[in-house]
Amino acid sequence: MSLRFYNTLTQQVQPFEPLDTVGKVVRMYTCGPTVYDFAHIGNFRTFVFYDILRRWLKADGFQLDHVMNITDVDDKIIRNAVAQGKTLNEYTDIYTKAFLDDCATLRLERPETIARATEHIDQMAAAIHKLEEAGFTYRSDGSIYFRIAKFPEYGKLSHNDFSGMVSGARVDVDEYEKNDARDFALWKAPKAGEPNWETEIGPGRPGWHIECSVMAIQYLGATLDLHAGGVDLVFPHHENEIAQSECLTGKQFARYWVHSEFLLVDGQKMSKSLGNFYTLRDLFGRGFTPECVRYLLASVPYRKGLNFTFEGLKSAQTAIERLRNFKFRLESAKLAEGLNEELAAKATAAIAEFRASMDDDLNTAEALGAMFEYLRHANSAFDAGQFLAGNLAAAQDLLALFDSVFQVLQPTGQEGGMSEQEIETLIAARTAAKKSREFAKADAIRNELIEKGIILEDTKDGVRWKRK
RNA sequence: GGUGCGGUAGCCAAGUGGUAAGGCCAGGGUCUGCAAAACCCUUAUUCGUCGGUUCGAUCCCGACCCGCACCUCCA
Repeated sequence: MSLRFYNTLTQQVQPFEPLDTVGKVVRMYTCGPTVYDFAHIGNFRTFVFYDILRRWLKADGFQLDHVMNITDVDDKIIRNAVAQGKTLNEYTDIYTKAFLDDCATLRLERPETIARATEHIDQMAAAIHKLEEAGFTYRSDGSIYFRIAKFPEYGKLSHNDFSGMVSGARVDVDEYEKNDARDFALWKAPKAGEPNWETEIGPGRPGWHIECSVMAIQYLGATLDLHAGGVDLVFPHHENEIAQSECLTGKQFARYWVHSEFLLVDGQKMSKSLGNFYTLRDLFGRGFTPECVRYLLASVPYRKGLNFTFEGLKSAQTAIERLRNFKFRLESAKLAEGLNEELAAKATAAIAEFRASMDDDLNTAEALGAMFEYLRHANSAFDAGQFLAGNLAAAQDLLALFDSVFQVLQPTGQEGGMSEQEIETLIAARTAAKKSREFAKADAIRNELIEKGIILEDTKDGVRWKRK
C-alpha cells in the first residue's frame, strides 16, 4: 500500500497524493517556533516529526517544497525584548540562531524556505487590506478583526460547532473590542513602547495567525498539499489560518492537515514550576547525546502522546549502540562466499515491512520492530557462521533505509582528546603485546586509553574503540 | 460541559475478529589471558472495568472508571 496520513480535516487515514502528480512535488508548510526563548524538548518532538515526515516523503520518491515560519514578533517577544533593552531583532536573532543550531544538532533537514514574520509585514498588510475590501473584517480601536460570522465553514478543522455561539449581536459594542468572542485580530493597533510598522492599512503589528497564511500562499500557492503542526495549534491557530486564507483566495487552503501529539515528562505536562522543563542544552549537559534524544522523540509515532523520561533516553542510547554494533559487524566481518537464502528472505521481508510501516501514517515504532527483528536473526546467523557474503548488500540496504529516517548511526563527533592516529598506534601496540602474551603491558595500554576517555572493545572481528 | 487522544509485561511501546511485534531493564548462557564490550536465550494464558454481538474479542457495540490535551495567541 502506498503512503497515507491521518488527516485532521477529514478525521480519516487517507492515501496521500500531492496536487502535482507528475513532478511529485509536495508543497508543505509547517508551523515553526516563536523565538522568545530556547525551544524545549516538547517543541522538538514536533520538529523531529517534521523531519521524519520530510525524510519519508523523499524515501517514497516525492520532491519537497517545504516552508517553515519563524514567528519573531509577538507579545512575549516584545515584553522580553523591552525588559532587556534590546530591539526586536537583537532579541530574536539570539533565539533564532539557537533554534537553527539545535535543529542542526538534532540532524533536522533544513526546509527549502525559512520565513520570518517581520520580513513579510507588507505582504500581510496587503492581504488584510484585501480581506477588508471583501468585507471579512471590521475595525475597532485601530485594530482589525476577522469576522468569523462571514465564514460559515469556521470550525471544520477542529470539528467544533460554533453555530450556537454566534452571539455578540446583543452585546453593547462599546464595551467590547470584539463583536464576537470568536473573532480574532488580524492587525493590532500600535501601543506606546511597542514596535509597530507603517503600512497601507495604517500603523500597527500583525496578529499571530496572518503570517502563516500569507507566507504559505506567497511561497507555495493558494492550496498546500500538507500543513503540519502540534495538536495545540488545531484551534484556534489553524482554524483561523483556514478562515483567512480561504476568504482571501476562494480556494481550499490545505488538503492534508497532520498534527503531532504532545510530549509529557514523567506523565505530566512540562512546566517550569514543576522543574521538569528541559531544553536540548539541559540534556546534553547531563551527558545525553543528540542521537539518543532524536531516537527517543522519533521512536513513538507522532500521533501518540510521548512520555519523556531519563530512563527512556538511556534506553534509546543502548538501542542505538546495538544498531551501531551491527553496522560495525557488517563492515568488518570476513564473510564466507555464498548466500544464506533463509536470511536473505528475512532481509527482503524486513525492508518491505519497514516501508509498509512508515507508509502507514509514519508508524515508526513498527518500523523499528522490523529493523530489530532482522538484526537479531542476522546476529544469530553471524554467530553460527551462516551470514554469508551474499547476504551483505541486503543487510546494508536495510540499515541504510533505517538510518535515512532515524539518522542515529553516525556518532556526534567530539572535539579534543587524542587523534585517531595516536589511538590506532596504541591499539596496535596492545594487540602485539597480547600476541606475545605480555598481558601486563597490554593492560597498561588499555588503562592508559581508558584514562584518556577511549574505551576498547575486543570483538571477534578485531578491536573497536570509541570515545566515552 | 464540548472536541480530540489514550489506558497492552517492571519501564517505553506496536498490533489484529482466531488467540499478544519490537526496544530497555532483569535473569541465564556463549565468547574472552583477565576484564569490558559484544552476541544469543528466557520473561504478558493476558491487553482499564462491566455488560453485549460472535463459534471465537485485546481488537466490534454500549456503559462506566482513570489519564492527557485543546476550547483566543502553548509544538
